[in-house]
Amino acid sequence: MSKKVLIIEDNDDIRENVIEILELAGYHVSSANNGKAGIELALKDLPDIILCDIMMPEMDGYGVLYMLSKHPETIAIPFIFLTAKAEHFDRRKGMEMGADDYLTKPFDDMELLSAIESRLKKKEGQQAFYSKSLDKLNSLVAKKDGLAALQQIITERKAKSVKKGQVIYYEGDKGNGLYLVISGKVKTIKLAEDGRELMTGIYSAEDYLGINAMLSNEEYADTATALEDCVLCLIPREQLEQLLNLYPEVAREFIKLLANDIREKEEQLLQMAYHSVRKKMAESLLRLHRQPGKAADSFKIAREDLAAMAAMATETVSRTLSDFKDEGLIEKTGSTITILDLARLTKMRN
Amino acid sequence: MSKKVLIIEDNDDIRENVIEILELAGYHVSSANNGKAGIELALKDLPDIILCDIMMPEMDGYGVLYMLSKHPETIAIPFIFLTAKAEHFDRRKGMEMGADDYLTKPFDDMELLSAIESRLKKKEGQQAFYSKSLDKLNSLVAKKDGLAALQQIITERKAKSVKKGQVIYYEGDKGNGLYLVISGKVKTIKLAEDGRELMTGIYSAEDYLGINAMLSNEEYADTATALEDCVLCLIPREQLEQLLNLYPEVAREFIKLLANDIREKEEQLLQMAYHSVRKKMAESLLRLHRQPGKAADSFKIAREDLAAMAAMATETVSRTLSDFKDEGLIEKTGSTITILDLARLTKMRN
DNA sequence: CGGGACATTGAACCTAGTCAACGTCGGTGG
DNA sequence: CCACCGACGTTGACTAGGTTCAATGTCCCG
Repeated sequence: MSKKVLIIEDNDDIRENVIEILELAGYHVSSANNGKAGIELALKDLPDIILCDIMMPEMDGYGVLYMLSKHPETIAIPFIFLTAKAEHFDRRKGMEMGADDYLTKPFDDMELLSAIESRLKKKEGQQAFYSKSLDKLNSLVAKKDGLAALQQIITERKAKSVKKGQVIYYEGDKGNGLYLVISGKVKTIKLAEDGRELMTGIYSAEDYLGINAMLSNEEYADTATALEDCVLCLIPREQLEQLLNLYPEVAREFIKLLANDIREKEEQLLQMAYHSVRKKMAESLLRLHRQPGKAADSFKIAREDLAAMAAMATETVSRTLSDFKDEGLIEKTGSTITILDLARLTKMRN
Repeated sequence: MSKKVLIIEDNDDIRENVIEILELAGYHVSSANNGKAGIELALKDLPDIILCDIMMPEMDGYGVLYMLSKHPETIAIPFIFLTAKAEHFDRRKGMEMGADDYLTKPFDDMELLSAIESRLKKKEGQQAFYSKSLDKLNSLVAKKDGLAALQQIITERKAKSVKKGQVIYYEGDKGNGLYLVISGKVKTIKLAEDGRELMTGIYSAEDYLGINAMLSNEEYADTATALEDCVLCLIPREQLEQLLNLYPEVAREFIKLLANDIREKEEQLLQMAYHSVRKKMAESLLRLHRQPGKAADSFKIAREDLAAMAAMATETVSRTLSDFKDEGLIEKTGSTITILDLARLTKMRN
């Protein structure tokens, strides 16, 4: 079956040219000459890949990408920016917003075709990869009807890959679904008025992200950002609601997740309130250590992120870590920290 | 129908004497001569009222009261201590543990009978009172099958009254059910190693207490203490589980409660982390203000409790409140605080 | 109206935040 | 491949806000 490509581009010459090339290459092509029309078309046709100009009337390319990321149906469609802007900053911005590639105009036919092809191939590869990793997960959970149905939905959904530093959702956004982390790590943070961040959670493979916003039908209460390159799977709100109403086990499962979350948050609360900086630092390191990762007692984390976890200044993080190193509790080189003495960290006095 | 009385007393003379008097008065009496036997009998017979000696072999009166309070079936049965100890402290201890009355030996027949009668009457009065207040609640919630079933369980359950300062459950206790606050106020606190307290929640009428411990099948993560005299209703774990499995609406309802709880805890977390003492104080006052109470903007609270809410030293609470008073934000006399300028408190700078 | 619990105020101390300068790592472009 | 740049990490000096300890004042209950 031939793949569907959608091109959104206001310049008629370029658009027609691209259409011609792609049709020759055997793709089924649809097109729009402004952002709004493009979004509508994308939602209607659900193409396999989208090419989009950045500078356009009505709505620019960033806007298109943002809007499409709000819809569960279109969130996982590979997205390539076409632009004359070769600036570093623009490129960066586009990638951070979740674009998958960037073609600088003028581009030749070969560039165009290989970009599209590699994107589509990569997508398929991922799909295969995570559906395998989900089978594993699948076999772990009890084979009740409801949970099986949940697994099925997950397996059928398209995955969305997210690059390091990219924001997955912002505080105040209306949740349109629940994310399941397939690979990588995600942090959720809340911002204080003065801009300081507090990390409210870290999520890695097989964790659900945004449960409470989803389940309380409210806006997100925090901002989720990828700590590493990630693959996520979005479970749309409607399907989730159906599952909850049909299968008590699913509801029970989420209730347990929520309850444990509360427990954890309360623990953190106590810590914030009365623990010394040393103790908070030790507990934050332990939290990271507990995080399921490849090398158990060694991890890479920015001082800033550690500061947000333990609610202190980055300078204080540095100082405390240096002290810990002198005391033989940890080892550190650059932003990589290795835990040496777990026992002593655990019983750190206040 | 004649009421059933259980007497637990090791001294044969006294026990026989009391039995005789009560049977003459038309009660159906059962008896035990030690704590263990008493508990078994109580669970089997489910009497309407229990009289219990304090000093006994096998298990003392406090132990009996404690054990009975662990069982949903017996938690609401009025409990009267019989004792020779007239000490202030003992009396206090008994009442704090949840005894309803205290008879000092030797007591005459009249004393005994009137104590029993007044307890039984008070109990009935309460029952009537809160079942009325529940009707109101009942009409508020949607008339779905599941929620109606929940209401029915609540209405059928006996209430348990709890005196100011009394502990409802301790951190680490295994939850045997969910409490619904019928009247009064309850706080939940967590203890730091050094003994300082952090208040994790305040609950008043119509709030559920201990949801997360209950729903995660874990031990309580905090200690619940009555801030005022309270009436509580215990919904036993088994019934709750059944409801959750049968009715998705009920599960949905609890999910929402939990999710909101998380939201609140995260908010609190941010506050603990980065807010100044003034701001924390202001937010704590606002939290109290939001609490549904009779006089909206005036409440009585110990400095120590405020300190536990905002995670600071009691002295700092005093100082900050004095400042607020000077600035015309609040009024205070003794431990009663009146909010004067809600707007300015709300937008308190950090 | 007395006593004890609770609240307030003062002064000294100390922890952690801020500002600023310097060092180090990694990536990009010449 | 190396040199440079910018981002990130470290260290030092200073400061402010909050805790602690201690003394004194006030309220409320019996």
